Amino acid sequence: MKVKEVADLVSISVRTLHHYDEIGLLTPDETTEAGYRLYSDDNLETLQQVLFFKELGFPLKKIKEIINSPSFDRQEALKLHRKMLMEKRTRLDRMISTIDKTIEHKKGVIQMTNKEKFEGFDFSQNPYEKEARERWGDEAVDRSNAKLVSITGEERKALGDRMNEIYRNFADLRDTSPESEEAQAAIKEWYNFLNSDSGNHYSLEAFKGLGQMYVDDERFTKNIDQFGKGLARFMRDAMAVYADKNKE
Amino acid sequence: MKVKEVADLVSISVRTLHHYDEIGLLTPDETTEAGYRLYSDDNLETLQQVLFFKELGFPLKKIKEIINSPSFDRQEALKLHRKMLMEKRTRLDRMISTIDKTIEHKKGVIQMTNKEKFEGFDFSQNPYEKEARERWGDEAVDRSNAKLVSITGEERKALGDRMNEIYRNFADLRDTSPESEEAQAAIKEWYNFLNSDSGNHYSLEAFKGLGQMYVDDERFTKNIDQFGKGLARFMRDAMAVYADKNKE
DNA sequence: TGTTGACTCTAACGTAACGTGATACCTTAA
DNA sequence: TTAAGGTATCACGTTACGTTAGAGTCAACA
Repeated sequence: MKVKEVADLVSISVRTLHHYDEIGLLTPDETTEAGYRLYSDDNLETLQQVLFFKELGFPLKKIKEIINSPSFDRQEALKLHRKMLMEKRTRLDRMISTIDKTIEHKKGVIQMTNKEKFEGFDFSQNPYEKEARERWGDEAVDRSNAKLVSITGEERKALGDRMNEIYRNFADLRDTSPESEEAQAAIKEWYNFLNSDSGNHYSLEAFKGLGQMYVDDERFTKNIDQFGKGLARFMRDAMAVYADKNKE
Repeated sequence: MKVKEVADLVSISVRTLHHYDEIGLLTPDETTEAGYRLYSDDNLETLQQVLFFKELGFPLKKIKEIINSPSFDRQEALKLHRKMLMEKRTRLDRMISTIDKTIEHKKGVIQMTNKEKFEGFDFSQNPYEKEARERWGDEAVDRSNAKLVSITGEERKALGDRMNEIYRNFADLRDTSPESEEAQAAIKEWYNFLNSDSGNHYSLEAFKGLGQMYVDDERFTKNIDQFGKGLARFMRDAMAVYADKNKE
């Protein structure tokens, strides 16, 4: 395949391919008599790898090191790429939800803390990019047997995301009464969530106590009230109602 | 808020904020006696907008034009942003599925055409970016009443995506016989899909004829065989079997 | 067989968006 | 009051190409 064909196929410029050739990142396997670059299927695969790494924000220099490193395992790299793209996706999701909230905010419906306004932008939060930088970064390029991080980081993150979502739902219910059907339904979900996903088990008593803690312990209050003023108080009340009602 | 605070909040460098000030993209509302930049809440909101546009690949110069334009409507911009991020997300999804297939491919399980190898990279495919460029691009910045594109573009795209998915499923079944249960189940889905989503109605006869066309008309053949060599032929056979079996 | 028109090459300067010092002033907690 | 950390302004460096410019290549059509 000639330059333009490749360029069109992957939607990059011819100049970019020239550039990659110039810096020795991707030199075509063959050239015609006239000096035309001819890219092989293998070249295309390398290009695919290059673009993946680029998408993840690696500088070309590092990409060159990476794919030329003897310890470079395409299979492993692909798997890590997958993980990182998934990360990127959840970051995108957060950005989308940030937009949604901004839109609501502008309508004056909810308050948004400054921190919330930038959710999804914090790239340093991505453990996989860090991991990759360690794995393929300056010093480690030639250390061949680095290990993949355990899944716990990812899991913990997903958990946090879900909790935040639930908090947000509560925030929408603030102006109903703690006894209202919606509030109680939400609280029920909250109870089940705490018992299913966190590994702990809360009795109804403990659940009620937890609610009280939301108000007593300012670390909780602060965290929760981020999602809406008075939310901690509201949740405590709703949790108490729920516990008392289901005890009988 | 001082530079570092803002920088930390949104995970960008202080230099970046300086740069934005330099080029007049984001000048802080206040400065102290000593010349320290002080960013207001309003500044933060503008920054959020800037980062959104940046995320979408707009050059800073254009971003400046955009947010300073009298016709700039934040609400509308946010909504369009949302759409574009969703687009980006589906593109990410495609990239992820590309990776999955590459991994399989390396295991020798399935064949991947070159075109498939780069799915998700084709940024020009994104109609919203184009739309945005038209809406906020060079000439149009001051035309205040540009219209949003009709939904049909989006719909058509979604349809195309679904069709491609179905084709891919078929590609996986190529080595079974056209009479096999899986193949027939897939064909049935195909038949229902064509009758439900496309607006046309295919009789069993017409369906069979359509299958024949896949082989006779090279535009079809070419398009379908993209997903696997001989796929058009396979589909024709399977469609014929399906039509004949269900006629009785 | 000549002549387009689309594609290709190398070479070299241009540009966008910061990074990276260097040097000097400001603030605040110990 | 002093040390640590933050901030300011130059100003040059860097990355990843964009953008002409000038010239050769190739397939198709007149």
